[in-house]
Amino acid sequence: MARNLQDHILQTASALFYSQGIKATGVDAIVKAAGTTKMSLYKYFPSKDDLVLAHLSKSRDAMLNRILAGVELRASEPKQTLLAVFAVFDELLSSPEFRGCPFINASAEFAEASNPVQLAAAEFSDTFREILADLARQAGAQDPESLSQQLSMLISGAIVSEQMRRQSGAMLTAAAAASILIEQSLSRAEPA
Amino acid sequence: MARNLQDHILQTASALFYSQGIKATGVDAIVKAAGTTKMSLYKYFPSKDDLVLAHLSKSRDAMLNRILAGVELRASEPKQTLLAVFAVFDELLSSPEFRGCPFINASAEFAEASNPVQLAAAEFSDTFREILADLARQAGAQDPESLSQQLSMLISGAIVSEQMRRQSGAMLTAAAAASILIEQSLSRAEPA
DNA sequence: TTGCAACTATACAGACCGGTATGTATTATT
DNA sequence: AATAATACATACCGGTCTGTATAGTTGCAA
Repeated sequence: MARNLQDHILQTASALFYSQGIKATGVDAIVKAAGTTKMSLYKYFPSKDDLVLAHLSKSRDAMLNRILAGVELRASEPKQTLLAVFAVFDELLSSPEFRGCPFINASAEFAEASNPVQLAAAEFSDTFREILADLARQAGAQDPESLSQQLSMLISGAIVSEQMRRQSGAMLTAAAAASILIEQSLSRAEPA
Repeated sequence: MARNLQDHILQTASALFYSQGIKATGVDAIVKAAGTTKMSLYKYFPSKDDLVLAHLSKSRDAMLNRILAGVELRASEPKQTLLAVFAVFDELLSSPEFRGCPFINASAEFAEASNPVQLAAAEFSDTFREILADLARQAGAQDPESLSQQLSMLISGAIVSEQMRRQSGAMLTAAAAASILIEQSLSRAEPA
C-alpha cells in the first residue's frame, strides 16, 4: 500500500487534517491511524507544524494537477475551457468526503497573518488565480486580471456555500454566473 | 464601560474569538482579558461551548443589523439597493481588525456537520441569502433565488480572498461582477 | 552469523486545556 | 446590624497536547 513510511504517514495525516481539521487532529490520532509510532513520525517530520506544511504542499500539488488535467481533458473553445474549471470543482463538491477547501479552512484555523500556514494558503490562492488569468488571457478576455479574480471568488464562494449546506448545487449556479461574466468580457474585448 | 459583567465577558470573548480563532482562545485568556475570574465566567456561561454560541449569536445580530442599516441608508433604485450590500461589506473589509467572516471561520474550525457551531453558521448563511433574495425580488429580478445565491457567493469569495491577501480590492471587483449579473437578471425579467 | 538500520513499544516530561472547590471581600437590601 | 447577592482569589482536578527518552524487535545484507 504505502511504498515508504514517510509517504504513508503524510497521506494518513493529510486525510485526517482535511476531514477533521488540523487543530482537532492530534499526533496520537495520526500515529494510531497510520499504524505506526510517534518515534517514526517525528523521525520524518520534526514537528507537527512540518507535517501540516507537508500536508498543505501535498494538497496544493494534488489540487493544481487535478485542475490542469480537468482543463486539458475538456479543452475546446476558450470559453468552455474556463468553464471546465467549474466542472472540475463541481466534481470535487459532489464527493461525500468533501469538507471545503483545505486552504480556506487552514487559513481560518491559523489566524496570525505571519503564520506559515497563512502564507501557504495565500500562495495557493495566488497560483490558482494566475492559472485562471492565463486561461482568460488565452480566451481573449478584455480584462483577464479582473475576470480571473471574479471567477476565483465565485468558486471560493461556492465552496463555502456547499460546505455549509450540502447538495445546494452551488457550483452550477456559480458556473452560470461565470458564463455571463465570461461572455461579457469576451464581447467587450472584440475590436469594432 | 460594561453595564453588566455578562455582557462584558461576552464582548471580550467575542473579540478574542474573532481575532485569534475560537479553538486558539482559551478560557484563561478570556478571563484575563476581561479582568474577571473563571468562576464568574462559568456562572453566566455554563461551558465554553455556550460562550461560543453566544458569540456567534451576537455576531449574527451585529452583522444583520449592519447590513440592513447600510441598505436602508443607501437605498435608492432597486439595483443600487443590491449593490449597497457590497458597499457595506467593502467597509468591513477595509477595517484593520478584519479577519474574515466569523461564520466561515467557525465552520472551518468545527468540522463535524452536526456541531451546533456548524448549524449556527449555516443558519446565518441562509438568512443572509434570504435577505438578498428579498432585495432581488423587489428589484424585479428574473430568478431571485439564483441571483441571490450568486451575489452571496461573490461576497463570500471576496471575503476569503481579502482574508488571504489584504488590500486586494476584492469587494470592489466582486461588486463589478454583481453589477453585470444584476443587469442581466433585470433585463431578462422585463416583459416584451 | 554477525551487524546495522529501520521500525516498534512504551513510558514519560512539561505545558495547557476546560472545569471545579473552597473561601473571602464588597455591596445592596431589609 | 443581619442577610443575600455578586464578584474575586487561588488552588486544584483529570485529561490531552506536543515532543522525547529508553529499550526491544525485525529484516536484510555482507
